[in-house]
Amino acid sequence: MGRAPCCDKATVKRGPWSPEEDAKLKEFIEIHGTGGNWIALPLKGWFRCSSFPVNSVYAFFAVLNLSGICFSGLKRCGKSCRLRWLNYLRPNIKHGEFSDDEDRMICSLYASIGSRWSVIAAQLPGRTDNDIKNYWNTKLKKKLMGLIDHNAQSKTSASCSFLISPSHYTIAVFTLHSLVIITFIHMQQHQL
DNA sequence: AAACTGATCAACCGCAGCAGG
DNA sequence: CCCTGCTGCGGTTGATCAGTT
Repeated sequence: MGRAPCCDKATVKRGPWSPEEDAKLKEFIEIHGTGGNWIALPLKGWFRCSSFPVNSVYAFFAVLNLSGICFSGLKRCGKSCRLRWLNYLRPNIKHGEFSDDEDRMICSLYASIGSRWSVIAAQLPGRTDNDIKNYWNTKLKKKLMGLIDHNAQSKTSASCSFLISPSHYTIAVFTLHSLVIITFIHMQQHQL
């Protein structure tokens, strides 16, 4: 008998988050934190109490409505809330293009520890593991394969700047699908 | 203009590890 | 110890968009 699912798929909302849901989740976490329990988070509710004189005063309750769907309106699985917060709503999240330095860092870390995206993300402030994973799978891997092909053919370093610092050796070991590609690129400034 | 294809990325799934009872 | 439940993680999926035919 397998473990029971963390939430009832028939009652929780799935798919893309709406701006309203984002706002609710963000507001809630900023005020109350996650409480260390993401599974329970959507089950908690909060009321803006019109009886309070100050607009920003909220009263917090843990409630369940009769159907078991959260009162707060965030009819989302706790895991979904956690993912949304960590990958999108959390403060200081960086979106957009990765810099050459970040490329280099990702390649270097991937070479030494493999696909431990959370560890890699910890070294890149503002980047999430999901972001890095997506970036690796969709862009960087191809960029690197192109680099390997290009380097094998022309032995020039012009396109290698994102990966290799001048005057340094870089050993990159990449596991791509079932194929292990070991690339040893030896460069010294002014030599290539 | 429509159909097709590939790229991108947010979100989901299922598992491992861990902590608490 | 064993069991249960939660968190965090990596792999995968699928919706959407852009480019091409």
